[in-house]
Amino acid sequence: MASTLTTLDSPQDAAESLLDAAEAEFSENGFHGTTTRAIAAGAGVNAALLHYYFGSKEQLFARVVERRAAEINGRRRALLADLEALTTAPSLEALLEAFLRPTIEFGHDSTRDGQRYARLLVYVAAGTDERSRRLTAQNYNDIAQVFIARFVDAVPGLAQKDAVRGYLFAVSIALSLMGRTGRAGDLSEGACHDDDVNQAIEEAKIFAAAGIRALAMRPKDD
Amino acid sequence: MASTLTTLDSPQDAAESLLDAAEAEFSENGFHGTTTRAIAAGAGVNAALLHYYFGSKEQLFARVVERRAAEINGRRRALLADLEALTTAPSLEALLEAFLRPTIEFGHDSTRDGQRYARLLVYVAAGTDERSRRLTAQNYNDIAQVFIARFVDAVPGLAQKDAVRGYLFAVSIALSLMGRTGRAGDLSEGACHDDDVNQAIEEAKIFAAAGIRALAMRPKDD
DNA sequence: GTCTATATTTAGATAGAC
DNA sequence: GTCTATCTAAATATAGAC
Repeated sequence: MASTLTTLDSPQDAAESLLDAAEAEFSENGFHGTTTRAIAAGAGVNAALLHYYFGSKEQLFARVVERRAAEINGRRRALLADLEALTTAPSLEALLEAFLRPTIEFGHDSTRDGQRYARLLVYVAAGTDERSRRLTAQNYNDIAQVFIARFVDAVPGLAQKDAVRGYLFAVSIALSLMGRTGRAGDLSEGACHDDDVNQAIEEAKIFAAAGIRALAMRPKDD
Repeated sequence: MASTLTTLDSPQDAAESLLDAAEAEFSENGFHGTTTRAIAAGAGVNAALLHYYFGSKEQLFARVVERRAAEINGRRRALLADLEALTTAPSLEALLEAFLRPTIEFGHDSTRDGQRYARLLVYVAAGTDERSRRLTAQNYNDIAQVFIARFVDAVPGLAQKDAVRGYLFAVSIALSLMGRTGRAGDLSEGACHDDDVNQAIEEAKIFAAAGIRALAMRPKDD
């Protein structure tokens, strides 16, 4: 975002190496469980450079989250724009696809270390500490409002508050798939695996769509 | 579990005070973000007693989780026994009620500091680090298998692997309600609040039941 | 069982040479 | 921009008096 690659032979500069290493370390052990020395070692750069480039561990953490959130939400907006270019209004399933695919796919992309960020995202989005809540709000509230509004448009009778609840439930489902903890495999003795991206997205989409529609049909008494 | 209260005038002994204080601290800042000194200070006991009673911070953490898991799963089993005492087979909704109510209600119980443990449970159950996965498996795999089997019995056409997936989705939904981060309020400008237990359980139940049924009805191709 | 005192390690951050 | 060296603080854990 700030640093543009101007040199042709850029051997990935120190700042970017630190961001990558920080992502890997933070995703494994969280904020407090990660040391700045481990990050520097992982990046293969001197430990003092971390503070030179990012000021503090805290600011580095924020930058790691921002970098990927911008990427994921950019893809979400692009998929949404594709949908709205069509003549027919998008279905709830199509909206969920546009919302879920970038994150879940990201978490299953082995080549680009997306899985590391996926775990970090779980840490941040599921975390209840002040830092997690702040970063989640800063990086994901705008996109949340976009999709919540689309849910209301797509589902007859869906109240705003039910759309919010449904959105948050959909997020939590996506997070459970992104963690890749292997628990599904344990509980099913191997029958369930976390490897197939398209199947994971499909299951999340089916589950969330049915859940949101059920919230819309629920008798209201308040 | 281990310590039974035999004295009438027990002013809550040091070990139990440490467990309570540890629960509060760990739930706010996680494992690495919590210091043993803060726990001892919160408990109002000498810091050396933590190691005297529990050996290490690690073992204390495990004890905190075990204590509440035993309590929550005990209530789940009791509710399940009530259901199975009836002549008719329990519905999916009734099973979800028995599963969800103890946790969600626990998280909304202000008098018993359940909210603190609720956040710790979110931390452990959503966490992807090795310790979180181990403690989740140790404390929740048995109860998971019980409910997964009941889901299969209650929903015609529900495959084992879909029951596992549905169970994990239901857990993630419950966790999103237990965190009480206030995000629902932010996104709905106050229209959504986390305060009403029964409404929260109802919404989770409606959403999860519809989602699980939808998984059962999905056309299979694998 | 409870305390004081402390050993030992390691953390985040910085100063200043180059 | 990158390095070495180090400051300062705080962490977990323990030894040993009482």
